[in-house]
Formats: sequence, C-alpha cells, structure tokens
Amino acid sequence: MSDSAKTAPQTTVATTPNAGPDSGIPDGQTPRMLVIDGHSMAFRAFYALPPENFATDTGQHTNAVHGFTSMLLTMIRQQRPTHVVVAFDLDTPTFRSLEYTEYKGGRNKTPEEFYGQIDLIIKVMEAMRIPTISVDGFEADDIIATLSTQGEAAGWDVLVVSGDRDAFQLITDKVLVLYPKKGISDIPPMDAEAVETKYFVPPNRYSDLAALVGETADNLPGVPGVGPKTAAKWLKQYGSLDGIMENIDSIGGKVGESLRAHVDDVVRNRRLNHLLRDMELPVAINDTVLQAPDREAVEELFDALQFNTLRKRLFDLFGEEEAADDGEGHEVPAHQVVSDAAALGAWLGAGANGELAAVDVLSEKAGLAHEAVAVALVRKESAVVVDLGTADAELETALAAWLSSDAPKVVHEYKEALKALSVRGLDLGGVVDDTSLSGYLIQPDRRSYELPELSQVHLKVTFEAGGKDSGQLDLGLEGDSRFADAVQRGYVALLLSEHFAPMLAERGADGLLTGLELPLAAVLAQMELTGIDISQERLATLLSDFTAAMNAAQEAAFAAIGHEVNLGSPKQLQEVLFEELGLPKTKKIKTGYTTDAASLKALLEKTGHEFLAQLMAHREASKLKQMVETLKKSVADDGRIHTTYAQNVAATGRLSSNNPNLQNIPVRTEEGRRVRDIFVVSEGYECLLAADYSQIEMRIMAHLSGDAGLIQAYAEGEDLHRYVGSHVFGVAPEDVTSAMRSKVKAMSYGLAYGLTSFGLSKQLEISVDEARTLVKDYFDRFGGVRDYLRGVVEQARIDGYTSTIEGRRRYLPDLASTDRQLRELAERVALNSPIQGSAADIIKRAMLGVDAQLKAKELNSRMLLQVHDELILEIWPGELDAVKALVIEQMGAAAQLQVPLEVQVGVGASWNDAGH
DNA sequence: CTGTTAACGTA
DNA sequence: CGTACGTTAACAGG
Repeated sequence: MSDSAKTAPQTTVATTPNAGPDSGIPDGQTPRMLVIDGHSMAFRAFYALPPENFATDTGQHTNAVHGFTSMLLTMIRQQRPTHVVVAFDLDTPTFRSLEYTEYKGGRNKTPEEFYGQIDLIIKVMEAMRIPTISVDGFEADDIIATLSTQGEAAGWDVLVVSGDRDAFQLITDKVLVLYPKKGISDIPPMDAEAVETKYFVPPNRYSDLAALVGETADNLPGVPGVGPKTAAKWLKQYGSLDGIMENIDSIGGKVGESLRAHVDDVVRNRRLNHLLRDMELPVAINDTVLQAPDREAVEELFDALQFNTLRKRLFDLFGEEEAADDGEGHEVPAHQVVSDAAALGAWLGAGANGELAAVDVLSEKAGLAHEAVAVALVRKESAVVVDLGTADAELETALAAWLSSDAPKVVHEYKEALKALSVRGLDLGGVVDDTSLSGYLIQPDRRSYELPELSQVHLKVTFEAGGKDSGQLDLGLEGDSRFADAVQRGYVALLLSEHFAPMLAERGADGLLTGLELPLAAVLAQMELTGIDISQERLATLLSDFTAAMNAAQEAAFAAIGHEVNLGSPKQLQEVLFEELGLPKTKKIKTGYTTDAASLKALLEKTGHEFLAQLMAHREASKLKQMVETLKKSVADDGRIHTTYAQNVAATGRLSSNNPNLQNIPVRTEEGRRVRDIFVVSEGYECLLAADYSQIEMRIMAHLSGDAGLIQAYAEGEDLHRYVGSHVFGVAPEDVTSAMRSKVKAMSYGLAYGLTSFGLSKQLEISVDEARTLVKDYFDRFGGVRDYLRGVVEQARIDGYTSTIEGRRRYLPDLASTDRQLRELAERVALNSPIQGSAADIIKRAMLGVDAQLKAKELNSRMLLQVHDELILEIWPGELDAVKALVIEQMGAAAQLQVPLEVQVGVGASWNDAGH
C-alpha cells in the first residue's frame, strides 16, 4: 500500500513566458502542444465504455468522463506535451449550420447517459488546470485549426487529437493528428505520409478531396460515383479543386457528368469543411502550459466521481504521491513473531488502556472447516504474531486469555474468525467492530466487502490482498509473508474502523452494529459449526426415486416427439416446441421464446400435447434430483450439512445462505417436501422444532402504515385475508369466497413489493381495468396503507434512503434517475425494503433472544437454521416445553408493534415433520 | 476457463 | 410492468 514517502521534486525550469513554477518543461526543448477536440473524444470514450459500469452513487453516469480522463492521462504520459488545451463545441448554432441547415443533421440523438458528462469533463480539466476553449458560433475544429496555426508559427510541435477527419487538413511537418481508430486506447498518429497512403493526396489537398467525396458524419453528400481514388486522380491532374473547376467541362465519362450535376454541393462542401485558422481566442497558446493539477480540487472531484484508480494514475503521472487518508502517514507497523508468553505480555502491556487493537486470524483448511494457525494482533504503531503451530502451552493460554477478554478489538469477518478459533478451542471476546459488517451497514448494496475493496473505496488506499487462506502448502518458508499479510489486514481493518466510526454514528447505525449484527455473528458461527443431521438412507432413496422419475419422463418425452433432444436446453426446446411442433409462441425473451413452467402449463392446457406434460414432469424431477445431489455432496464427515450464512449480502438486511443454500429447500409440493425429510434430528436429541412468524410482512405493513382496519383485524385475531376481502368486496366475512380471498391475498402481498395494476392483472388473470378497480376498492377501505406507501417513496426521495424499524438504511440514488425503468424499480425497492428489512431485523433480534435464553436457562437444545421468518431448533430430551415456550416468547417479543407477532410451532423427527 | 442467461427453489 | 436471494446447466466468448 502507499505510504507517506514523498518522491523527490521534479526539475522545473520555465522556458515559456507564462510557464509557472509548476510547469515541467525541460530547458531548451521545443514546446509540444496537445490540442484536443473535447466533444469528439468524449463521444469516443462514451461508446468505448459501458455506461452501466460507470456511475456514481447518485446515478450520474461517468463513463465518458472516465474514458476521456484516462485517455488524456495516457497521452500526456506517452507524448509528454508541454502544453495542453481542450476545445469544445457549444450547443448554439454555428456559421456552418446557419448556412446549411442540414449540417451535421441526421445524427442520432445524444444518449441520455451522456447528459452532464461534458460539464464534468470541463470540471476535471479545471481541476487539472488545463484550459478549455469554446466560442459561440464556431466549432471546436476552428479553434483547433487556429491553435495549431499559432503553435506552428511559434515553431512548436502540435498534436491534434480529434475523431473528425477534417483535422487532416492541418497536418504539416510540425502538426500531427492523433485519430482514434476504435475505443480510447488505439490512437495512432497520422502524419502527411499516412494521409497520402490512405487518401492518395497530401494533407493540404484533403479538404478538396473531402468536398468531392462528401462526409457522411457531417451530412455532406459528395459527388455520386466519386470516391477517394477518382477524386485523388483529378486533384493530381489539375493540382487543386480550383484547377478542377476551371477544367470542369473537359472531364469526361459518367463521373464527369455527375461532377457537373453536383458542382454546387462540392463548392458548398469545400466552404463548410474549410477550417478557420485566424479566430480570436480567449486563451493564448502560451497560457496552455501544462501545470501540476490542483490537488485539492482533484481530490474533491474524484471523490465525487468515485475515480480511485484514475486519481492514482493522475498523481503518479505528475510525480506526486497520493495524499494519505487524512494527511497522516499510513505505515503498516513492523511485526514481531512472539515465541513466549512474556513477549506477548510485554506487547499487550505496552498498549494504552482501552486502545483498540485489530485481530487477524490466519487459518487453514482442516477437514471441512478452517482452523486457526496463527493470530496477528495489530495496533497503529506495533504488531505481534502468535504462531499457534509453535506456541507453547503458556503462550497459548496467555493469548487465549487476552482474546476472550473485554479488551476492545476490531476484526474483519468476525464470524469466520470465531469459527476458525473455535475449532482450536479459542474464543474471541470484546469485539467492537467487524469492518465487513460496519461497511455493510454504511452501504448495504455493495457486491463485496473484501478488505482491499473497502480500503480502496473508503480510504483511497490500494493494497494487494495477500490471500488469507492461500497457503495450501505450509512449507514454513511462507510463514513470514503470510504473517506480514495478516498484520497488514489487521492494520487496514484498524484504519477502516476509525474511518467508519463517525459514519456509523452519523447514520445512527452504531447500535445496529454492536447491539445486533456483532452478537448475531457469534450466534450464526455456532449454528454453522453445529450444522444439521442428514439421513443418508433417505437421501439415497430420494436420489434414486427422483432419478427414476426423471428418466421415465425423459423416455416418454422422446417417445412423444419421436426423437431425442436435450430437455435441459432451452434453445433446443424452443426448436422442438415452436418450429417442429408449431405450438403457439410464448412470451418473448432475449433468446427467443420462453419455455418456463408457467408458459409450458398454459401451452399444455391449450394444446394437450403429451410432450409438454412429460417435459414438465422431467423439469420437476431433474430439479429435485439435482438439488438432492448437491445436498449429498455437501454432507460433511460428521454426517451433517453446515451451511454458511452471509450477513452482508442481502441489501435489505436479510441473511442469505450458501454452500449449500438451505433457505430454498422445497416446501410447496408433495414431492418437494420429501427433500425436507432428509434433514433429521441428531442422535441423542428428542426432535426438531420449527417456529415461524405468521404473516410477518403483513403485520409490519399494518404497523408501519398504522391503518386502523388492518390493526383491528390483527387485534381481533381474524383471518386477515378473509377480513380484508369482506371489506373490499362489501360482503360479510363468512361470505368471502375462496376466489375473493386469494385475490385479496395476492394483492396484499403484492403491495409490499410495489405491485402495479398491470402486474396484478397478469397474476390474477383479470383485465387491467378490473385490477385497477380492485386496487381502488382496497385503498378506499384501507386508506392508511395507500398513504403509507405513498409516503415511503416521497420520504425516500427526500432522504435518499429508506429505514427499517431498527434504523437500518438502504440508499436509493436511482429514485432520482431520469431513466424511468431504473427509477420505478427504485420506487418498488423503496416500498419493499422497510418491510422486508424490518422483518429481517425482527427475526435477528429474536435469534439473539432465543440464544440468550437457552444459555441463561442452561438448556442443551440448540438453534440450527434460519429461513427468513422461521427458526429450526434441535430439542434436547426433556426440554421441549421449556424451549417451545421461550421461543414463542422471544420471537413474539422481538419487536413492539401495533399488532401482535404470532408464532406457529411444530415439532417432529425431521424438518418436514416439524413443518405444519 | 470465464461470464452470462434462463430457469427455479425459498421467503 | 412484484421484492430479496443462490444454484444449476447450457451456452458464448476468450
């Protein structure tokens, strides 16, 4: 990572009158001026980089700015100009467009993502102290021509950067054109020779040639039938366009006639493509001397644009080290590998009382889990490493005591550290920050919270990841560098933690961190280590059953069409269904027509084709078989499955589960539920207990909206959907039909996801008008819900974020997007996030309560799984009643809402049996 | 070998 | 044109 060392100052000798002390022009060198066509290069950059990959949190696209800046830095590095200037067109009419209204007409509309990027480029130029010029009524090309003429007259070298071929007329011995071929990296210089090779005329005749041939980019038609070769032949014969005009009647052949017929166009073209070389410019060439950038302005602007690699490149180019975070030096402390308890004690004693230390745990794969092999303890100024492989008992005891103590610690990925230490019998206490969690709370929709990334984004400091668990072969030699990496990670975590503390406080998220997420990490670590028992026999049976069903369906499907086909390939299926069998087309997707389950079902109902029935049976069986196979592969040596929960993946605050995902085990169909039968109670335990919240999202909706009707329904313990149905349809509760109930149910849940009338009509297979009426009737009766939903989006637009009941935020910059699709998605997200996120808060709180009560009551029962609104526990013999009671109590008390939180509990020998 | 798409499982 | 996830096979590109 970068440190505080500053490089030696560069030699700075001014050779031009206006060159300031910052200019880096070596004495006696010919000045070299880079003249850039701003718009042309911005467009090149825009089309070379995908806009979706370059945007700030506020939704401003920056791909053109990024590409332009990158290209500029590359050219400064390669060409080493002493002077740089950028010319821009204005939106106002020019003398050309006034004379010929079709000038540059027919061009595509400027893409929306391009808006604002020219202004940003100009700001970047200001920060870099590079002058920009634009003149009302004139084009950048004229400015460029004037500048290059002035530069040449002063005896300078000039490099014109433009994607416009008109610039070729400027080429001389002293003036070269850098013409980008494609993208922003391939920009070969064009000299006179290159122009002659390509167009068969010298640069000073290029405009003549272009007038004859025409220029599609400028919407200037040329002489039909005349290309560069013919034009060049004539120019060679008659010397110039004027020469051609004088002899126009003696030019024979069809092209000669064509020329005479279009002579007006040619004259006009020549007048328009002639560049002005004698404009009055607001900037003299001597004012364009390249200076060191305005450091502060660059920092501020690049922060806003989130240009971190460019910032580094820029400062590297100008021979300056990047400013450290806060001006302080960032220096990873040297470390000492302690070999005895006394040395560790000395280091621990040297720390100020209550001083924060980082802990980084090095681990290696041991069986299925990771086991700690070394621990780095890092403070700002010093660090030690304890190698658990060589530590004696006394040292390990001393380390264990400190690790489990209340001494404040910061960790990156606390849960992983806990697990690795736990495997070795060590505990970790006093953790006040996990930077992977605090980073998440600050910005919950990042893709990753890896240390190098957080460092780059928040500290603007780059460091290479050492590969925490990369040391597959521990040859001893690697020890030192792995230790150094651990110390570095600890140091970065320490800096990040300091950086995050005020940000968390400002967001009111510090309580969420220390009161919820950190303690939850410890609970999750234990759940992951415990895992859930698997019945190998049932698993084997299921696998063979599903395999048989899959094969049978496949055979039958082949028989139905008379040949084989890969049923798993949507592409091949499309061919069979829509071409071979000529079935009606389904919904369009990118690659043709969908073959998803809903469409197949509709097709089957319409046509009754046997192939469809078998295909659907095959889909179901193969999906289940594949899932069972995955589960089988993830059974550990202890006969159990240990999922991993991700605490910082779902932007709403939910957990996610992977390796394997135990949050998507089937439950809706009879066959699918058989998969739940393989998850069984462990030997020595009495049963599994499944406890889930009843309609938690609707209850949260009732609470947040304060809608009197909904609250009353829940208070009276009514069937919510029946109650709502009776009011929406104006019938007595007992007269609500099941069709009415399911309509209302779909709508109630849909509202929490930002459902539109269109979507509702689709789902209920009714017309949009009917759906709209349904929504209206719903809102007429439950106005609180409508007001709440409306208010959520409005408030989020004002604040820039939504909040859950525990104050967990989600930032939604796209609410301000001009892209309707993006904006409306953000609106739906704004509707859903407080509800889904609050439900996540509640069950997390409940998990802490259940865990605490199990410990307080010294029970042996344990929590195994969480599935968003459901907890699975394993019950120790004799503890069922006690655990059932405490689970209901803790889950019910996890939040104080305006409606009761109802919990349903089931027990059984398998997960399926415990379900209800 | 990598990334993307379609499909589908859960809440 | 209803949110949040993870996993898989097939496929396309390098």
